[in-house]
Amino acid sequence: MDSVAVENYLKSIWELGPDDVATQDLAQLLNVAPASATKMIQRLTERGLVKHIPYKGASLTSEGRRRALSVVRRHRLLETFLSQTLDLGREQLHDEAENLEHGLSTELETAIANYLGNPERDPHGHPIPGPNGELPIDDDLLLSDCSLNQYLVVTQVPDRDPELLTWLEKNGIFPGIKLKIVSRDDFGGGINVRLEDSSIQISTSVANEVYVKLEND
Amino acid sequence: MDSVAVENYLKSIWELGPDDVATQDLAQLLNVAPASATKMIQRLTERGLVKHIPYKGASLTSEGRRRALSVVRRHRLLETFLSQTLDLGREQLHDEAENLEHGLSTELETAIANYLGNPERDPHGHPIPGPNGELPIDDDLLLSDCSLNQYLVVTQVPDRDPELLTWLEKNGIFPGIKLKIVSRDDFGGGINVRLEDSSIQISTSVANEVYVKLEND
DNA sequence: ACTTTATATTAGCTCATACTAAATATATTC
DNA sequence: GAATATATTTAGTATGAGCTAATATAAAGT
Repeated sequence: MDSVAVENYLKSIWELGPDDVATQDLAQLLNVAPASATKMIQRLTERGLVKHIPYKGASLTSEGRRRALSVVRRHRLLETFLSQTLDLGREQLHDEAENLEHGLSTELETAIANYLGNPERDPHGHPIPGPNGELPIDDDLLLSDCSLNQYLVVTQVPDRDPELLTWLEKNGIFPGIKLKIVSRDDFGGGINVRLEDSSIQISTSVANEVYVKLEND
Repeated sequence: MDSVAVENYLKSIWELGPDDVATQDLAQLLNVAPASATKMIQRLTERGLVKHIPYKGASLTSEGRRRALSVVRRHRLLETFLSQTLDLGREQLHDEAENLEHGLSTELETAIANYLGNPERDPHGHPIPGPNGELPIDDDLLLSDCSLNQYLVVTQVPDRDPELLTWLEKNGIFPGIKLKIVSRDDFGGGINVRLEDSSIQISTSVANEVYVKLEND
């Protein structure tokens, strides 16, 4: 079985992928020194889980990807399970799932998935990979890419940053909410969005982490 | 924060305690070589969590005990939570809780305890320590110590061995069940027990792991 | 094309946790 | 009370994962 460290590296490489993941980005995401990340990338390459072109970047092999998605599945199932049973705030879920995901056995994973009715998305709207690492097709659109005045529904919000998530929540942005972009501030200034009962401005960096779909799908 | 290994050693010393825990017993419970246990006992002594008299045995300091009971609390809350939400068989609970207990944050521990209504016992009947390591008084009696023909109620069954637990379950022995001892086979042969609708024989070693109370308490 | 800057890697060290084999204590038995 | 058996500890080694400092490579700027 993969160690906690290995699971975290695989998951992070997947999150930063699909290819040429920079050592520095990986190190930063995991809060380790770049040298440590290089070391681990080499160990994982040795084990056939990662392909590494020195000075260029790292990416997952298909086995590495399978294992990374297994971690992601456990993470997202746990978020969904905790959200449904304990009803924690959406912003607390990520960290708790992060801690528990490594200790979830296959049997318990299955029991939870069944209990939840094999959901396709977690409470942030992120797709939950299947038991063998099949990722449901995800054709959601980046909010920041959408045209003006289209009728949109939020499908995914980011999960890592509790502050940001709390802010989004407070401003009425979470999966299921309807909105449209009414205007764009030029030069990266963000977008102005109309919700049901309010209007807000969303910075480009945030709009780059929110996904939507067209309302009539 | 204590490592997974440290948490497991503390919990195991507590389980084998309260005093003069033998290196060998500890090593066996944790599936490590005796030398490894000695080494860890020394590290824990260094850290003030264990008191060690070489060649005699190890025991927990009060701080060590506090931390051990914190692990036990998390373990038993998890068993209760999983049992209640997913309704797993009583015999699956232990191993799953074992894996998850180390990743449970204080906040989630509290959320689970509240959700469950701060239960005093887990599904095996074991008392759940309080958030600061207070152990509820446990005046249950060992089944093997009880006199003949008393009306008894099972309060605790062992949790480690799924086989044994399945056997007990199948023979109708689990917390809440009423029974009485009708006779004793001499020379360690076990006891003969009358349940509501059946009679069974229980070996001394098993009867040493089952706790009961008098029916009219 | 050369120099500077940024990013990656290597080298060398540390710590936690495990192991085996050898040495030493303690306990048991004759 | 000596001899044997059992339990414990010490010594020495390995591995995973981290760190800092030094070096190598790639990218960017003049």
